[in-house]
Amino acid sequence: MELEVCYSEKAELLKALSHPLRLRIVRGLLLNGCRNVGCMEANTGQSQSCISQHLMRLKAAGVVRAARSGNEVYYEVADPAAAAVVSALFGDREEEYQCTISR
Amino acid sequence: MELEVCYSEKAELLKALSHPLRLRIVRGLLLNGCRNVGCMEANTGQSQSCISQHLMRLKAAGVVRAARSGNEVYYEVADPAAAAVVSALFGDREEEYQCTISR
DNA sequence: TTAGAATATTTGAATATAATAATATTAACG
DNA sequence: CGTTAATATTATTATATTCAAATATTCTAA
Repeated sequence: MELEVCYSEKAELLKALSHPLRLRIVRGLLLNGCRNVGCMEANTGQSQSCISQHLMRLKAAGVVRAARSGNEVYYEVADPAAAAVVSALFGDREEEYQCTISR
Repeated sequence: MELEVCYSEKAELLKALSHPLRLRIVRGLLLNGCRNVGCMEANTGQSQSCISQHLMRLKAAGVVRAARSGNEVYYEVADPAAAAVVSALFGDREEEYQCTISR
């Protein structure tokens, strides 16, 4: 794989994570399983629309994956690299993460 | 420290790193000590102005620090968290990094 | 002191991002 | 069916980012 492509891909991942709310959402998914929009809304005080838009951004980047269950949609972290970055950034141990992703 | 502030600060760091060229520059500093603009220019094929602008962005974010030596300016990574993120992202071992930063 | 090398800054145009508000979808339930 | 809850989408506006080109700065050396 080309060098440039490699840097572009990783930069894309960082870009997806480089917003306070998105970072908080992703860490929330990893740490305490706050998994649907309503929960995130309550936790962060941000609007439904705003959160949903950021979730779409994360989904487009492959950071996150969605599964609908009836009325609600549950999200989970889909990219191990994203978990690794968050872990490095916050000094969390990855073992603490309640992850559905394969490591 | 407040939660929001914390996420904002970390998101700022990720944002500073979330560009292919900046990521490449920072990893270059960590891995092989390509430390002045001329060297980066040669390595990446980007223009002097472009590289310099990105270096200023990295410096403003505290990722990088500069020291002039005569005609040239040498850069080094100043933020251990940035090194940790790059290491997590590329799967590098941090011990391989030729760092001037304290760990 | 002037010229050249290395780097920084400024400006402008194109594009991307972000928040809000309004509207649409989807599913459960009476 | 009609309503409500949960989430997604769209449109708008404001702001930020990016690159390229031109210009400025800083140092060295002749």
